[in-house]
Amino acid sequence: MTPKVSDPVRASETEAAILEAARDLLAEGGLEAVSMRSVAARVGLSATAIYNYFENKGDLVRQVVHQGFERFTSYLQDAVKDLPKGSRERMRAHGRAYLRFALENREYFRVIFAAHGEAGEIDELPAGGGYPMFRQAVAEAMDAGAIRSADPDLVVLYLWTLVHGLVTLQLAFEPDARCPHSGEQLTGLELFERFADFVYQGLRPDQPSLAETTEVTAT
Amino acid sequence: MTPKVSDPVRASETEAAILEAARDLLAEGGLEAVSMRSVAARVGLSATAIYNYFENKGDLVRQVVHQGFERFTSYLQDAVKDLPKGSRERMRAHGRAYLRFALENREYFRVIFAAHGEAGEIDELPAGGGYPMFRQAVAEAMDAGAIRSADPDLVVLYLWTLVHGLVTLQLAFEPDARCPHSGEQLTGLELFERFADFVYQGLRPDQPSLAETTEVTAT
DNA sequence: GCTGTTATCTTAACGCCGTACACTAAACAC
DNA sequence: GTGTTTAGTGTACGGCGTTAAGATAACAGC
Repeated sequence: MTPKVSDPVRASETEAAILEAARDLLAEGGLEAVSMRSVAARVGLSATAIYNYFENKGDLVRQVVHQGFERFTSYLQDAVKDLPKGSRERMRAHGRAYLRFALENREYFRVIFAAHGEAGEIDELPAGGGYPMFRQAVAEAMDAGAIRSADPDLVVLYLWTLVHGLVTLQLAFEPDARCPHSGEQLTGLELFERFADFVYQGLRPDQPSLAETTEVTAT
Repeated sequence: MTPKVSDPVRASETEAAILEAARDLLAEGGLEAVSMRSVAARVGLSATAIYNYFENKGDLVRQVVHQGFERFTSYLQDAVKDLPKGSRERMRAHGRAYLRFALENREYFRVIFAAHGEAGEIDELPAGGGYPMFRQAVAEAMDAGAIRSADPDLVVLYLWTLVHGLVTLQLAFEPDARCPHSGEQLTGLELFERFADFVYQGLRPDQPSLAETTEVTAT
């Protein structure tokens, strides 16, 4: 019934099926919905069969997250590829894409940043995950005079931190939460646009009004 | 051996002992170290006895977090009480205290923002947790002309998001992590000070250099 | 003093979980 | 045909949250 020879195609097909099942369960019900038994049942195997392909549950989840990371990176690439280098719009598109992806793949992000203790998964973030891409966009914007000249790493970290905070708060409050706000209730993406103005203008008083200097090319 | 009369003192003492055990276990080993059995063992009871005081594990953890929240709020109050109202220093102290408390009580924050699904715990954040306190500090700073006039809620949300992002990243990377940065490796608190400059000045080019206009009163 | 009630606690058990172990069956190499 | 390897199974262990049933001690009312 089952082929028992070293058939790398078959083998990696099974492995891919396990990964897919785990990914779906994660997206549907969060990490607590992912158990060796639930994953196995979805693939049509017994729980222990998974150990032929993955060391343990941690390994399985790590590889699921790793796959998500690669999707994330290409998502970011797509989001900025048509925007002019050195422009603030390109930087903004980076942040927007980061936020959008996080909101559309909530469980990935939750798992990634729940990695308390081992890190491991997190190590990919600065290396991959669009960090160098974004760093380059910031450096180009500085060279083009679109933003103030400063330590690009510091600026990247500043912007990344802000977007990441927005993501975290959006994920903490529930699914399409709107943060409390004086008049209106704003979605995460709307908040992003408002924050972008503060980022550019700063909070220093005696400046031209926000409306006048707001980037016209922004969506 | 055990008093079996309705003795509210004894009863609440036991409840407090359970809460304390759970809190210690949480701080020591994170959420995974907190099990009904481990908490019970530390108090000297059987696991099921806890159900006389708490509905279930979720309820127990929620109350632990709630207690931590109250400590958090008074921590913030202490941090700003001596600083002049309407000053940027007071705002800064708020953010600094938020960050410091989070770094010193890592597991509380992790648990609070791992509340995926129910929220519940999170609901306290905007209400308590220093949010109104901080909002007032921002509004006063606006009135005093220390920062630009704008929707105070939006500014509060902007600053809160930034600090919260910093907290989250610091908690994700391990214990006293330093974020990757061009030259030096900066701690969370050092990054906070650098970010504060960007917040005030913005990223708009053709501004006086950061050094000249940086707030002199900042620590 | 006896009886019931109530509060507090225990032990046993259920169904999950991750995982280790022993085992089986099929495909291959020789 | 005989081994070896590969991919799978079933069983079992200890730990988890939680439920259910029972024990015991202090009280109230008679």
